[in-house]
Amino acid sequence: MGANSRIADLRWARPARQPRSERTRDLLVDAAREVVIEKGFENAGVVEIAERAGCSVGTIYRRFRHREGLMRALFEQVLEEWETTRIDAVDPGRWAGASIAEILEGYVRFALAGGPDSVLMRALVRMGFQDTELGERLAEQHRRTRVGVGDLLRERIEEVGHPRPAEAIDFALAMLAAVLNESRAGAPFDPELNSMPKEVLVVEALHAVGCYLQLPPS
Amino acid sequence: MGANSRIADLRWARPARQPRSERTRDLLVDAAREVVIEKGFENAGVVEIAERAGCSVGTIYRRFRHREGLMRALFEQVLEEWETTRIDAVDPGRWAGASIAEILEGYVRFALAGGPDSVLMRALVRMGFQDTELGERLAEQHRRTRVGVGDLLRERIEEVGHPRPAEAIDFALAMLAAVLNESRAGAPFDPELNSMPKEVLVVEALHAVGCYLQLPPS
DNA sequence: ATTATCTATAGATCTATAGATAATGC
DNA sequence: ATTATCTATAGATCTATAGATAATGC
Repeated sequence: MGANSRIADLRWARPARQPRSERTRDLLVDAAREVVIEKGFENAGVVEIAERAGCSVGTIYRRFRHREGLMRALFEQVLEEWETTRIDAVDPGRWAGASIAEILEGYVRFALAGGPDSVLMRALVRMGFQDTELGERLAEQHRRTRVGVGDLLRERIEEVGHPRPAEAIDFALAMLAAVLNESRAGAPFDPELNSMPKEVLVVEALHAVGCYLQLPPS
Repeated sequence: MGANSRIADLRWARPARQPRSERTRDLLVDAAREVVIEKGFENAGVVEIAERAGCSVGTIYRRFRHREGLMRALFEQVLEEWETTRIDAVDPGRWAGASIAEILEGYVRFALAGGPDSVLMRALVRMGFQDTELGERLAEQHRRTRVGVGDLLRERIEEVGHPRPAEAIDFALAMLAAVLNESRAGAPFDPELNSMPKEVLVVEALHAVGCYLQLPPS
């Protein structure tokens, strides 16, 4: 852990000097998570969060500079979970001997089933829309995920029949990510990908990417 | 225009009895549009909108039941522009003699260059996230656009080599829409599609969809 | 006479803080 | 003695309305 990440939240949170305040902090972030999932980012007020955490409003402001600091702590917590899972998922050992098609299938199935809770993900997107800095953080995590999977694919670049295989891998993964995002996004976006059976979505998306990359038929 | 669309905004707006109040209404919606583009949906307050329109806050509440009514009017205005363009774009006469590949290229190029202003589109998405009913309206318009283009393609279904051509057309268009949306979305989403050169995006997206549908090589 | 607009402000809502009280650790 | 927490409320902000004034049209 570098110096930058050690001081990253100084502007947002106040360091705890007693063990019980760390517990309070965790209770607050967990409560914030619940309320954000239930009512959305902008309707998650400090009063309700404090109630849910079993403490008072004043306590929030002892641990965090302002409401935004608490929200940011929640945001970071979710991104950390995502990052941990991501690192785990792209571990080369896990995919030893696997083909590009198998890796892509694993990626798609995990994104649709095992990824972060979709209501929470939606809330994060809303936070990202509201707060530019949070939006950049979220975009960066998307990018990291795509690059991580891309690295696995690039190690198997000889399977790709597309004339410019390196660029094709980037585009294919960006396209796949767009489809997966849209399929979980719902309401303000096109409902088609969301409403079709998951199994059909998996098969067709993989088929489309396989055609584009010109993978060998399995 | 059916009865439903005639009474659709009764809950939101008050009918004008004098010509000048129609003008006021238009000034207000235009001002709302400007402020929403500049500061986003949730930061567009009635005071600033009234100032921008050159009238008073009270006047807003004479023309609209509440702030949401004004926002809804703005929303409807943009969707009407979109719908007009859409109907125009999928006019079968316009595409007489065109192949699926040509139609898809026209669709992609228009979506990337000639579609609604991207800042405004972003604002609409935020409104849709906030207000479920607006979100449904936006999703419906996405759906309508996809189905409209799909109808053109279905008239040329014999060009599609995919074993289930009707389903394939739906999925291909949903995938294309996801890519196009994501490429204009920016910040909270993956930046890849947004940052790549537009021309590359067009070529690769069309190539991917062409492979998937198994269109005849041009 | 009716409709439209303006001015001024009430009312609601939410964040953040001040000041008092309780718990912790040297 | 210091840190943590609670209670109560100030302060800021925004929507919506009441009441007065101006413009329109029969």
